[in-house]
Amino acid sequence: MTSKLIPNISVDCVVFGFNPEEKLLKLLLIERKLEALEPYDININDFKLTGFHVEKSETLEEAASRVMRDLTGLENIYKKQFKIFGDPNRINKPHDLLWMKSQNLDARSLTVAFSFLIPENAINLEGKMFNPKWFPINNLPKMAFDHDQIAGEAYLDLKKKALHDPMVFELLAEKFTLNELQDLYETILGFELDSRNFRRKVLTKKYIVKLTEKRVGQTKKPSQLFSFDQKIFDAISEENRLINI
Amino acid sequence: MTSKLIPNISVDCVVFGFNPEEKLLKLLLIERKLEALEPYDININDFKLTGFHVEKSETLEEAASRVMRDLTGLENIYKKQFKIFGDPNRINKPHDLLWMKSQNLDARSLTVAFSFLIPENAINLEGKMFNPKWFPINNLPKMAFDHDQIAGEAYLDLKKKALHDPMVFELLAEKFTLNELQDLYETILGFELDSRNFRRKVLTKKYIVKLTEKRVGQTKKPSQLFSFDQKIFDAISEENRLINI
DNA sequence: ACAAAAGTGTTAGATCTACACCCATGC
DNA sequence: GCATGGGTGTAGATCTAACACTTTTGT
Repeated sequence: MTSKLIPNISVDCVVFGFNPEEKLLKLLLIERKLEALEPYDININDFKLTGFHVEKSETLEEAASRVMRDLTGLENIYKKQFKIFGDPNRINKPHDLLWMKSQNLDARSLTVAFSFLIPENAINLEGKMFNPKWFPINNLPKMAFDHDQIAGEAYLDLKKKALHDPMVFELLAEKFTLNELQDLYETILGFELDSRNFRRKVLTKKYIVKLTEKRVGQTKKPSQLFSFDQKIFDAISEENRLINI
Repeated sequence: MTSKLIPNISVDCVVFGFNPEEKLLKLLLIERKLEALEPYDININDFKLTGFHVEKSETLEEAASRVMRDLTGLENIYKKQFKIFGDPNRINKPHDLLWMKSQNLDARSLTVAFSFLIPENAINLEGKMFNPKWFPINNLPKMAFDHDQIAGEAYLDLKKKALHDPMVFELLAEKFTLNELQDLYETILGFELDSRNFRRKVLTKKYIVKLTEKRVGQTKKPSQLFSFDQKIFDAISEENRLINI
């Protein structure tokens, strides 16, 4: 059997979504279903990160983007290679071994985990294959394989990077309010921020651009919209010489 | 042929070493030699990162540590998984394809890059196999495969993390002087620091512990020694709530 | 008019930057 | 006694933390 897949390498996508109304950070998971077909006499029905094996002719980044496109129909979602999981015993539960066998995949399989960041409402889940669902990061269902570990480490990584990496802006719409930005930080970091101090600080940053628009209708008082300018950020951070240990 | 190696997964070690006397950051590389044996009619003689394929029964971390132990005889060197390189065309030069063939390895091979940090003089290179040599990071020789790219990205990663990660202390001996620490930062970051301001800042950090010893003999005036306390650092950084974008 | 979220100012303490000379020792 | 690297202090500017009320709209 000549497959175009590499049998022992997969990508898994840890898809973070932020919902500013609910102030919740979520993960996008899909159902894993294996209905009792012989020779498997166990029903498997839990959740997993979306992922798939890498094709021989594509890069890891291409594989991750392909998997996300298949899931969501979207291209160009922000992503970052995060870690590779390659423990020889990472797949060891009976359910999981059965599943791998049912898919004709190696049990010693390495997976390259990618973190994806997107506003929750940027993905329309209607009518998508695999039945994807959002789960709050602090209330995840039982997950397949070592996906709970992968998700946990990805969240820790995000939490750590949030303090000094602008990747978090990817979780907001292009145009956002300062309250949304503050809610996002509070949600990721897990502590509250003083809104007066937060706003004063943010407003000094040249890469947070005040737009001419306001958002009306959604709340009582119209709120000023802002956007994030990556180019200005990059220029400023190049001249940053502050050691912060 | 049943091998205990996974044919398409390797680890590569980007070994950083700091020399405080020379104020140089270096990489430890080994020679790649393929002498004209039939059917190969080309001499290969350049340098590469130390690396090897992963065994079926070991984790990636174990593989990286094993490779370092084989090279240096040392255990427990600080290491960090850094990135996986899996481009299908990452090995494409005629020399490199010949080399892979001579080693019975897949040309579509993924390598997991690990960064190692150690003081240069902690490794004794005398009589070691593979003829390892230190090269200043800004003056690297011609390297095999995509190892120049891997080394370059690892250096960028170190430069970026140095600003807020205490991993840099791994490049110094257990006991170090503040001038060594300052030289280290200046070398990695590529700009100069004001020694009065640097010292004042460092001395406020509880995890930089002033020892009762001084180093004598090496310079004219004896110099105060310090050590880094990871536990205190972790405790302090957990309560750090400063967003620094 | 009132409910709801948006938005704003001050002060005290801490930290950052810029800048130039004295100190302890080996030779 | 002098050369060498080790080590220090001050003042002005900026940033941080802690604190509560006013503004603008939709209903």
